[in-house]
Amino acid sequence: MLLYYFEMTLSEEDYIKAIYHLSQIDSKSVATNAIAEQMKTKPSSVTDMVKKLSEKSLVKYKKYQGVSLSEKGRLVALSIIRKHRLWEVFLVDKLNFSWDEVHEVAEQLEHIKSDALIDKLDAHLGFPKVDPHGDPIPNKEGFFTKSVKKLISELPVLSEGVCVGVNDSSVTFLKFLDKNNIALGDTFKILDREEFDGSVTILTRVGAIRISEQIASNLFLEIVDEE
Amino acid sequence: MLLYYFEMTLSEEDYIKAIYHLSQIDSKSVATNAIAEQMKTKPSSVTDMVKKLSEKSLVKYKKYQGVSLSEKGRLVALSIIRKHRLWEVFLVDKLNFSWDEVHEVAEQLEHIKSDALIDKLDAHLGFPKVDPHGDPIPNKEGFFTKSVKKLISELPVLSEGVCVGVNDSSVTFLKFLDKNNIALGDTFKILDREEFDGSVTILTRVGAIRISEQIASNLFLEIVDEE
DNA sequence: ACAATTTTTTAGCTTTGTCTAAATTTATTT
DNA sequence: AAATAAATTTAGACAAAGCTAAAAAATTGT
Ligand SMILES: [Mn+2]
Ligand SMILES: [Mn+2]
Ligand SMILES: [Mn+2]
Ligand SMILES: [Mn+2]
Repeated sequence: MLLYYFEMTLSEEDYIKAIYHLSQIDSKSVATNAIAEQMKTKPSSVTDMVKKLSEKSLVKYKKYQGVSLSEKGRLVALSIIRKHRLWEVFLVDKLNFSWDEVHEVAEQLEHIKSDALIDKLDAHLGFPKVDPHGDPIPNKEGFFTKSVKKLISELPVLSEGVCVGVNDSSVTFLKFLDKNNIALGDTFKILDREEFDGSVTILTRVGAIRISEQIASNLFLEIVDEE
Repeated sequence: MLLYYFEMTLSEEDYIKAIYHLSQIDSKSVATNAIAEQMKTKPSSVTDMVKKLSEKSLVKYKKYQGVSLSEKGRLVALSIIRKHRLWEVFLVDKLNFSWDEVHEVAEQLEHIKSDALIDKLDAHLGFPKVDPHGDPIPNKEGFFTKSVKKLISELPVLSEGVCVGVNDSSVTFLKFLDKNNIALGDTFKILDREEFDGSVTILTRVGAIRISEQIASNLFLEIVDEE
């Protein structure tokens, strides 16, 4: 990630991350109001911050035209996301937090400044490639394998892939998955889909099971043989 | 530690911790200039902050009379110190940092807000009683065993105790200790002391060794049969 | 085309934590 | 007991990050 040789405040880092995520959704330039909503602040505060980030060449900004990350800004975003997701892995794998409890704490931990820390944490965790929600962890240079993850409900019959994420991370849903022996990292094959109600039969490590459309639209598979 | 039900900023927490440490050294009330030096700020900034902490009943303060922690303030200090030292244990035991590298990062990590996090970290580390520098870790209620630790150079012949800390945490010194099979947690017995140069013969797990006065005045033993 | 609505920016104010310079209080010397 | 020195506080400013209310620009509807 080539570290960034200028100091960034916690708030600046969160803005950069928000802009990154918003531009993933909509590729074009990001609207002031969208950032305000994401950051739970007012549009006027966003305008002020965006000007500051523009001064530091982290974003490209023209009045009334929205904002987009510069290459420098993109690398900063990925460095923060890397830290966020590594900490999430730590919280789940080492401290036995559950998937849905880790976000808030990771939101704080991602701002700890120490390159040595994050390198050693990465090693301690065995250089994980995805976080507990199945999202990819960028490496030090900001590269990551764009998981071509798709919802089971959107995949054709006979697709096969690794379960890498959930859409709904509520406790209820996670409990359901546990009970049905569905876990991140498992490989599933889609055997059949009912026209009638969209329910899907999948092959899991404990055999074939039937899941409802609702479940199918909340589980991401990473397809093995694509790109 | 009963958590504190009011929000504290990072800066307030660092001030409270500084005041705690300074009042350990000198028991009386702490001087504005002393805090300024510790915090690397100006005395006028300290006055402002101390007024604010006084508003929140964390310190007792009278103009020109110095400042001391209230009971509430003392508990806050101990809660931060607990976090600081647990993170130090984590960095050394789990991430393979060395003793002298952990302070700066722990200085940041101590401010992460999450009771669940610190409980689970404590458990993950096996409920350690001392940090990598031999300093005691307060429990959740703010209690800790005041280690009656003394320098080897200050202990009488035939004293016996567990090596719990170092005075000098320079890399050179730590390397020396490694080479001579001296580690925290080891039990030593003082066999003899030379009047001539103050050098001391101690019994270690690999037999009796002779250490210079300089070394003896940098190693703390916790005496077993006291209090 | 132009009025109405929505989005975005500006202006001005607030809080936190810092600073410098000046004033005040306390401590130390003669 | 002054006079001097040191420690502490006050006054006034500043940067960061937020807010509200008002102005300006862009978009939408007719
Ligand atoms: Mn954050
Ligand atoms: Mn995640
Ligand atoms: Mn700190
Ligand atoms: Mn320590």
